[in-house]
Amino acid sequence: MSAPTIRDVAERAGVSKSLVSLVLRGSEQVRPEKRQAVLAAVEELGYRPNAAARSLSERRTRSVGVLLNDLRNPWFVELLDGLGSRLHENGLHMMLADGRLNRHLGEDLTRIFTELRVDGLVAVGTLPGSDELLAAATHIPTVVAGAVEPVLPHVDVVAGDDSYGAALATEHLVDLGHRRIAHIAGQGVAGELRRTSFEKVMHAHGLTDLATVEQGDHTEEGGYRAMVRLLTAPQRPTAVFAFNDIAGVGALSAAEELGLQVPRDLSLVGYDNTYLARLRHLWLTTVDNGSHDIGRRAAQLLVHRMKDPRRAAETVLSEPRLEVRGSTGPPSTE
Amino acid sequence: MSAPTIRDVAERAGVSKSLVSLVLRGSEQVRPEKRQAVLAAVEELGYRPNAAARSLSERRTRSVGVLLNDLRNPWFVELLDGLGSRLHENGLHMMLADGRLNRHLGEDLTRIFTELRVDGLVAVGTLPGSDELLAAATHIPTVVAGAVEPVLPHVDVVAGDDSYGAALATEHLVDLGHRRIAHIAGQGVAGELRRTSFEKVMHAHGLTDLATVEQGDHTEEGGYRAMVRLLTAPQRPTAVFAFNDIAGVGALSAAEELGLQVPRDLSLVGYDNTYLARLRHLWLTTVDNGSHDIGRRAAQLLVHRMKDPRRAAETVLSEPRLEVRGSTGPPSTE
DNA sequence: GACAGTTTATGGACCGGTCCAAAGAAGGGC
DNA sequence: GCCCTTCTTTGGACCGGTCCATAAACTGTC
Repeated sequence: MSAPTIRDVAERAGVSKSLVSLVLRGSEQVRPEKRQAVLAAVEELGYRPNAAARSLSERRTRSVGVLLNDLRNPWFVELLDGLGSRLHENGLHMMLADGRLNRHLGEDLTRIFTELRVDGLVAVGTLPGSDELLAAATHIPTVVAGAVEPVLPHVDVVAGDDSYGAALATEHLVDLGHRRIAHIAGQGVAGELRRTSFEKVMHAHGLTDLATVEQGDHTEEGGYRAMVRLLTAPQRPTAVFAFNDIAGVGALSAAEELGLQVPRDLSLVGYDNTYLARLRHLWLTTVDNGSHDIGRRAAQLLVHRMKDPRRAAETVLSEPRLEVRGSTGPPSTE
Repeated sequence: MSAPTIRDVAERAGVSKSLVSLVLRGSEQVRPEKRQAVLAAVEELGYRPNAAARSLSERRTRSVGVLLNDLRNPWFVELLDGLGSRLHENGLHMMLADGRLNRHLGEDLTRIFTELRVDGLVAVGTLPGSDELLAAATHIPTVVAGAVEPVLPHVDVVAGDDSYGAALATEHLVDLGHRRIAHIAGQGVAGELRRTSFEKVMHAHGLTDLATVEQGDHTEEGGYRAMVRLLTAPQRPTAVFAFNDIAGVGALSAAEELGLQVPRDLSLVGYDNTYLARLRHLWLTTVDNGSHDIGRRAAQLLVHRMKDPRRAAETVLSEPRLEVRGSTGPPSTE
């Protein structure tokens, strides 16, 4: 009744369980006819290896834990795609844990992965409660993807080059002829990098006095409010660079509600190139930070670190690319 | 060096490993001072149970596999939220496998779960390659959430009541005074249920001749094209009910591109109440099918089925709710 | 203080694999 | 036919828990 084990297969094939194990692990040291017998028995019994037993004995699980804090953010999903494909090439599984989905678990997401004895850990984005993560990272090979924040002795980091990306966006607006340009800033390290870079580029063009920064957050609402503040101020900007696409969409709503046409009266750039920006209705000019690529590289770094846990931590920046769509254009000449 | 085991804890606490096991599983049959000693040893050594060993011996994993085919669809994520919370209440874990993320794995998603010996399976939405699923469902307690399709002897189904939801949407438009109403249809069983219900309601109002159905799909592009066809036809509708929010957004773009104002010149209803519909910029009237609730119920059904695998399959429909926003209004009177 | 009854603690089998030392079979040379 | 080498195959220990039958330690009674 219960699932067949390796011993059942052995008995059926008339060999020892050790031989079955050898065949199943693809050993060359097995006479062909025995191999056939074993494979036939496996087929007939519908044998499936028991992962728990295997990993108990092998002392590894061939799986890596992926911690992220919001599956609702399409950016993460894109990254997961790249991550998963490269991990799979290395015979590894991905186990997802969403900080938000599992918030009812308290902070013990990493605890679960510890008990599961994952072979590696990938932290995607900026995580809350990273103390836990730090503790885990001392035992388990760990890579941080998509955030630059927790830098630890043996933890690699892969992220988009936020400074460069923000520069791309700002330069684009300046090139179009805009002078009075605002930035809707985000939080965290990424937010700061983008803001600083925006200010630096503006400064380099001698536009320091025309640069405004309005604090927003990662939400649509935040972008909306920031934009309302920007547009009701005495000197309104002719172009706005938003921290991310979501904030950008909020900003877009505000602009249209206040009667401005985009891009005629106002140019707008987002960040992340999520599918929001690709919606025909929004068609946002944005910065693509290559999430898929970031995911792949994170996987690669993790694989290396699993082979050699004590190597020096590496930081890789992925080069972003400007994606020009319909929300930017030259400033109106009137 | 390697992680402490239950025996290390036992030695440190001066008791047998069995006693440690008892304490860890919360037995009452342990003298308080011994319990303290064990807990102290656990703390000092930083002991963490080994999930593989435990499940090998217990012959269960306390985890359920969740199969879904597109994490990019925000609707699924909402459902996962409900699913996860209820599963957690029952001491169960969720292991996610995305059919699209893992397409490179071939069809063996369920195989992985079989090897992992998950205690249950939840299929979210309509899955490709459901042969595999069907096979697995004969061994493993299984529940289908969010789709009505694969009905099997011992598989429960939870879904939104698509007929009712579509009726809500259609009635809403009729109530507003619309007569010439179109539907952008989706694929699959859900698509058919919604379309049929739309037609039935139109018929009930004696509007059969004014009802149009245009085939779309689940994408923005499909919605866009369908809308273009609808609006360039000789008699354009004054209201459109789209299969889902994404198609609705595409339809919205088409309408605005053709110079129509929503809702003045055209009313539009979506389906799913995803965060797309909630974006201030789109502010789509839509049908909320209570994904969170569906997720919770799916978890509940699975828990029941795990207790009694042979009980008759149950089908639960969750009642949708109309969410009126800015994309619908009375038809223009001119 | 002996005995029965109840709590509490323990050793060892078991879950289903991997791995290794050693046994067995096959082949080659003389 | 015998010995040596190289391939194959095997039994048994082990991974780290759970669980159960039994042992040990208390309690209370007469």
